[in-house]
Amino acid sequence: MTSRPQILAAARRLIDQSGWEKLTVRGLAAELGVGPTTLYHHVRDKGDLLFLLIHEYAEQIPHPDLPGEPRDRIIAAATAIHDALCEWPWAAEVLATPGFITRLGDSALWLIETIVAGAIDHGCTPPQAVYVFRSIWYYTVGEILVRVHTADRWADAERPADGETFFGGLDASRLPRLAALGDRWATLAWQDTYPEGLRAFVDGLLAQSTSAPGRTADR
Amino acid sequence: MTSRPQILAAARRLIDQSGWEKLTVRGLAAELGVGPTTLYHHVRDKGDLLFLLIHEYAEQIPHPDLPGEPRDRIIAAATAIHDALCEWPWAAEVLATPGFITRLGDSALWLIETIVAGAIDHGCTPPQAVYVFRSIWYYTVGEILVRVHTADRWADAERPADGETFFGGLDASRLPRLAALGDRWATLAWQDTYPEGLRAFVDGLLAQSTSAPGRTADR
DNA sequence: ACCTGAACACCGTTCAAGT
DNA sequence: ACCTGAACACCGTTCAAGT
Repeated sequence: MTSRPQILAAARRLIDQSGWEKLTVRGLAAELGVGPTTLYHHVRDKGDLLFLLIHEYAEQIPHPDLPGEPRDRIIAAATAIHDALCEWPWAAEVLATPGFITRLGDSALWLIETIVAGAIDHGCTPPQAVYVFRSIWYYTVGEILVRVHTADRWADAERPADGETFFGGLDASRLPRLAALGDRWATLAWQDTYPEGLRAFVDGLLAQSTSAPGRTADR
Repeated sequence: MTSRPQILAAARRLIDQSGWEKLTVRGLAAELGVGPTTLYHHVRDKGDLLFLLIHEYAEQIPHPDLPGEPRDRIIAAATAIHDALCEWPWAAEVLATPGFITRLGDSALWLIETIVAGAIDHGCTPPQAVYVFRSIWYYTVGEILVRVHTADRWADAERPADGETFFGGLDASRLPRLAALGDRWATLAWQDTYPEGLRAFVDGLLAQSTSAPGRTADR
């Protein structure tokens, strides 16, 4: 009676309701009205369940319109990946596993293809293009994961109290710049600077790959 | 009889032996020869224990020699952070919490100070310098976390079998670049490109901050 | 103060037994 | 085939009771 699509749909429902940390095999079974052990006839284990969930989600990521410039195509594809992860940030935690990405479906791989193709069109060798993609991927995944953990802290009561200064009480003689920033740090660290950072990174990577072919051509 | 330093030392021992995933309150108590509940008289909870551990570790990170150029000082400090995290990668998972960094001790904050000061010396405004640090931090933390998860997979038997092609069986008409790369992807994705990526990113960030002051000055 | 065992409220997963 | 309850081997944490 219980089917894999049913299980996946129920899992999505539960995750959207109360976050992926709360998704448990037992809770999922209860949502479906079956015993916990029933699920193991349709899914290998919890890891497999998460993989199937991400696979499914990845296939429905919208394809962005691609600009003409290779550099801008890279940015558009990276932004699409980032946007998708923003909505399902827990997926980043699973996707951080290397090789995991490569097992996604065509629709998700198309975004990677776009970045790699953009780098090559800009003048990179294929190995350099892989390096460009990986670097962007690290930056993207890092930004998302810090974002996820922010949400964690918000749930806790541990976040700094209203008047608490971040760098207010620092030794200004040893750490002058941080002390001068004081609690402005908190405000600045809150801003979404992913798009600007991405542009800076892509420009830096493309300049590096094409300006010094001798140094990086063999990687 | 049980003291906090004893607990921390035992915890480090266990982590170095069998990884931080294996560190459990019960196991730590057993290592110390006391009941599990005893620890709660010396440490608030497990999260507090991890914080104390990282705080302690962060204080002993060696300070790198600083080059003259601001740009090179940023790279030296970021590399020191990266190297420290490489040896204790699980710390990255905890440090990914925003605001967590700011609660570290002076010795660890000095590395952040160095990056922020380097950016300012290069011509950034203080807010831009914070943005530069954060961007580098995302990249660094992302690289480390992917590294951590690699180790996870190695433990599992799920890593691709010997002859398994990464992108070998892809639809070459829809994903030509990836299909052309084939299993070379695996080899390329394995390489340590953090240093090159860092240089590209720093150069991109510094160029952006100083060339278009009007666009980013108010952030 | 410092430590304890027992207990609470959970996990993922296995396995022999049912229909 | 499909599903089940009971059980296994764990977690972090609380709390009343001991010395």
